[in-house]
Amino acid sequence: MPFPQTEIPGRLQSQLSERGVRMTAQRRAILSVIETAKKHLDASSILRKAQKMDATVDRSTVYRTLELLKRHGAIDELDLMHMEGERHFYERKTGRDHLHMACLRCGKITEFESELFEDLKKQLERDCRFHILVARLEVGGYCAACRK
Amino acid sequence: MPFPQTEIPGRLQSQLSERGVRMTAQRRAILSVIETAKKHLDASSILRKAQKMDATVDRSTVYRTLELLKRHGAIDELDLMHMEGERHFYERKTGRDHLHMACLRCGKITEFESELFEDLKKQLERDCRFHILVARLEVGGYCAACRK
DNA sequence: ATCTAGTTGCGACTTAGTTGCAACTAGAAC
DNA sequence: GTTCTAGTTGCAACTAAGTCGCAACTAGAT
Repeated sequence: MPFPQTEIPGRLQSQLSERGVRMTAQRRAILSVIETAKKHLDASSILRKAQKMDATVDRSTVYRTLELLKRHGAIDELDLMHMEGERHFYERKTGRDHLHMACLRCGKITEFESELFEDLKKQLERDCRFHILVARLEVGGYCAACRK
Repeated sequence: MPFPQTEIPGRLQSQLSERGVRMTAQRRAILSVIETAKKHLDASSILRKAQKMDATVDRSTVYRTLELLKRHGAIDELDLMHMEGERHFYERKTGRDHLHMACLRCGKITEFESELFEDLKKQLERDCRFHILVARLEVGGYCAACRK
């Protein structure tokens, strides 16, 4: 996941406030969990971590907040090839899109940015006259370490 | 979805038989539903349609058969940007990969094949030394008709 | 200090998919 | 054709993931 060293903590929160989104203690807890995540988190991990900061946070608030963040284009939702279960994972949306490679043997998730990915999106915008809001490219297979 | 006019009906079935997969009446029904689908179907639509051919087909058999087909690389699983609900959609896997564009306004799904997509996959294989088994590119946004 | 539209926790619910098990069966071996 | 067995099935009960209606609460504007 993208952890730009330049990211200011609380950036996500102020970004939303500026957009007129009301801030609550529960939202602050959830946002800070997402902002400081060291790996891709699913809804129930976000809930668990958020409850450590504010014990009142409820499951439904997490889902509602994730919906809100998706609508505002602040996070991306991933499936990571549904390697275990059907849950979704979330990550902060940063400037540039990247794709996810999921190793089906060791479970490692690798991210990759590519100019070709950008070109492909441009091609869709142009040739299909499709206005892209989200683009999700997930690849399943074997990583360098797992392929013999 | 890809409906190659050249596809021989029952092709999927013989492809699996050759691989040593045991054929049952239930599997034949499910395979024929998938082969003749005119649009992307989810598990419960496949169940409903398969039951019209063989009333004994059970939900769990559909899920188990979809698992089998995925393992054999005979079908691809799609999320279609989870536009409504969390269910998955399935389509026959044909030679060439294609991407799916989902219009978030009208719900239309458009498929697109692109040399750039192939190039991008080649880049991953080469630069990341990642052995690709499945590649799923889904795009959400507004189609030509819905963008003003 | 007041007001209200937006937000919350709760609990009950839905939807999608999984599992253990006894009964059944495809297809290989004779 | 008969036998045999590993693979497959339906069933019913279950889990996991997410949704929703509603009364109570509250952020932030006035």
